[in-house]
Amino acid sequence: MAKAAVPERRRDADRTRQDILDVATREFAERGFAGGHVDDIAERTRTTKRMIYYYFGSKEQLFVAVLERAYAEIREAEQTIDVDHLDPIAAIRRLAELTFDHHEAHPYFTRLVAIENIHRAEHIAGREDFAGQNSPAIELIERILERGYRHAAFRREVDALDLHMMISAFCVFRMANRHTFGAIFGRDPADPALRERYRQMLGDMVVDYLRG
Amino acid sequence: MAKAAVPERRRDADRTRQDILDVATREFAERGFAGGHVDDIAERTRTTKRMIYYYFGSKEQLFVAVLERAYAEIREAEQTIDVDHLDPIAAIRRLAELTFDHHEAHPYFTRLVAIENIHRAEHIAGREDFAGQNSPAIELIERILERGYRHAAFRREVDALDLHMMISAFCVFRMANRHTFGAIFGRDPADPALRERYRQMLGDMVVDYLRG
Amino acid sequence: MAKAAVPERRRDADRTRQDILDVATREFAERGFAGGHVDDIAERTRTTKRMIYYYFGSKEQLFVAVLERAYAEIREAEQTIDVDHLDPIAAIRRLAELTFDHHEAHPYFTRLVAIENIHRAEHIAGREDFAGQNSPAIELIERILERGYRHAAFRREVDALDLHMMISAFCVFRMANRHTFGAIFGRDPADPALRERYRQMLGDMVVDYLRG
Amino acid sequence: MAKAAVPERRRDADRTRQDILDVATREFAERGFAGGHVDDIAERTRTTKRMIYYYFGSKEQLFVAVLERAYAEIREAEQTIDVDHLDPIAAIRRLAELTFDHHEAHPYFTRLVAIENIHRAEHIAGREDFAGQNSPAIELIERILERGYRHAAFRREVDALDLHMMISAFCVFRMANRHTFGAIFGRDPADPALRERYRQMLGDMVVDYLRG
DNA sequence: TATGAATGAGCTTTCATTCAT
DNA sequence: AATGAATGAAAGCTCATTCAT
Repeated sequence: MAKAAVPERRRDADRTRQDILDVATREFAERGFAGGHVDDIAERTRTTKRMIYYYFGSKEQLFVAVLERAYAEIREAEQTIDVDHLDPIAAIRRLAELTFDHHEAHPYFTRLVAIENIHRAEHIAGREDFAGQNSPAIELIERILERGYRHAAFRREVDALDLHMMISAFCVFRMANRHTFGAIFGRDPADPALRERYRQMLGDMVVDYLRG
Repeated sequence: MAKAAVPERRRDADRTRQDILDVATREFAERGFAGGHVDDIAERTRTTKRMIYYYFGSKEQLFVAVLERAYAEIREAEQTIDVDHLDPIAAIRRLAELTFDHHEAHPYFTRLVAIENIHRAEHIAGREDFAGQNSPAIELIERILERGYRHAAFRREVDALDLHMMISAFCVFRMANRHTFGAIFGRDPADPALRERYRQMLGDMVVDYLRG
Repeated sequence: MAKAAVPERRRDADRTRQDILDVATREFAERGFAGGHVDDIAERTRTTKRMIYYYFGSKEQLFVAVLERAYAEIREAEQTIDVDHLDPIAAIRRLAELTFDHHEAHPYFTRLVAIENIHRAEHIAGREDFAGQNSPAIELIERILERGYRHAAFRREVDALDLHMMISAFCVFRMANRHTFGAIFGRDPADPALRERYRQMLGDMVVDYLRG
Repeated sequence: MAKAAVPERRRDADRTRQDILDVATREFAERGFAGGHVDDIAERTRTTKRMIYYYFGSKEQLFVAVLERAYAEIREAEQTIDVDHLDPIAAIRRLAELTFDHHEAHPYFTRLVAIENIHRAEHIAGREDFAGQNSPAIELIERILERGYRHAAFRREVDALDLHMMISAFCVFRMANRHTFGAIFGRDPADPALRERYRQMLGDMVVDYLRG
């Protein structure tokens, strides 16, 4: 029927896999690993629970697949960042803002990471597909720092990974801890109305720190 | 037999309650709310599962009690902070360091907060015993900022709660996200060997930002 | 303090007993023996659960006490019936109507009897305080029947107990089976609007039957 | 292996379902809804407790299924009644006797109805599969009454549903209240030795009433 | 006489998973 | 390659009751 190189069957299988992953991502991100139920995932899927086991083997492996895809999407996004044409100060601010924007745009990702940390990263530990020591983001920071020092724009000596951590901490906290912070202090840090304020704050914080 | 004002029984009851809370704190912090099992908690307690229900009513109420106590401990610790005798720059750095130390000293607390955020803070939302808009920490920051502006030590205008968030973000991330960060970048931010480095980094970040 | 012959204490005890019985009657009548909970009864009482055991020994003995009091009230009511001054036809109709009215006035009683029948009367079987072979009602019917035959008002020969059963069946069914009957046929036989109609129907049924 | 249109598996499933329903009918009829235990039902079944939940979802839904089947059996039996060839008096007497016989033959049904009434018919209320306003029995009575009035065999004007109630009341009471009646008056109305006497009595009661 | 604290046993239900084709 | 039916194990919770003074 179809003249596709990839057989119809296989395409259906892939679509089913993606469908399951979509639903599972949502479920795990909403309820955690233990709190998410295979039954619930199956229910919201076009297939049955049996297929989840057929495709993924176990709840745990499904969770790993969910994490894998989520991290892959991030890595892909990082690839497209280009700030090499900006001066160091503008570049680092821009990078911070992109990180900020990214966490805002992918709340499920932040939640999944929080959940995986509760599990002490047991699902991603040791897996090559998650390692990111040479990630584009880190390399980018390294290049920006290098240029910054060369041009005397930055005085503070800092490790690229540490700077990445500083930026991430701010972006992650804003999304991940919004609920308890909001409940306790009456201010939701992820409130869209405060978005610009915190985006600015992050950039200032990073630039001030680098200037030293 | 005993001439205590508080009856022996009641004292035992209190001890049992505390015992349960200790074990439950550990269990929930380790495994999350859904992942923690009442049976497991009971097993490590001197009492039985039945007693947990007798004292706390339900798994959920036990979890709330765990959160309540954890937050109460924090609040108590905050009460004792005294940095009013330091100059503004030293004071804010000291406060940041105390926050840093505190998160390091209470890893369960950070984990519980992460877990509660996965649950969108549903267990603490609306409860008076958790609200902390007028927390000592925030008031302290307000006082430090005020002095800093008066003495022209700080140029950057910032809201006390926002500054608290900035400090918390750094301290929380380091503990809460250590596992995924470590798995991906090969560096555990909570590694004791890096403690001083990050403690310093936090202080610098805050001071630089406030100087503007 | 009190100059009562019955000591204050005892009076309080009696009041507590009655209080418990009131609540238990309601609970058991509403939910059945297994469906009724000692905890629920205790909660609606001015005393505690412990007192229920103190006074009644067990849930089962409490249920027996509830039945005992309910039957005692009925027997007392029967004592006051006086239809000997009426002619046989009027007398038997009056008796039927009184039975009808009585069931209407004591819905809990009818429910408790239904519940006790589910339990095959195990709680009242063999207990003297429930036996009613020489009950006023039966003796009354016997006297009415006797007069009826003597005056040739009744032709149909019938046993007093059988007639009592016929009357009871109608009165009990109307109350006890109102819910399923209503759900299935769309007419609640205990609907107050139909009260007169069924009261009349019962009398007619009995009188017609006795006339033969 | 088998060439059956209905797969072997499915046939087994149906048998298991029926098996569970049989046992559950017995259990609930004997002990009521709250008094009946899922564990006990499972024990007397060829399957496990887990299967009960697989097939029926919950204890309550199992109870509803039990009621459903019990009522379906009754309705089926009613379909087969044919008294249109008898003269009105004989017909109504025959119908009363069939109702009488039916209650005698299905003691569990009567008990289940009593139990459902304790629960205020909450399990059947509003469910279409239980509604019987146009039941064969009622229509049959309507036809008999019509013929009776036409042939001047009946003088008493009566609604078909009311007459059905009168008949049911007698038949139901005899079975449902046999235990308390027996315990109190020393005569079990469902004693087989009294069967003919009460069967006759019912017919007489109905006929006399209709004659007026 | 009176009672607050405690509890063993068992309840209904749910979970991830595998069987059998 | 794909799947409907089945399930063991354990989960959270509740019950009537007794302990200990």
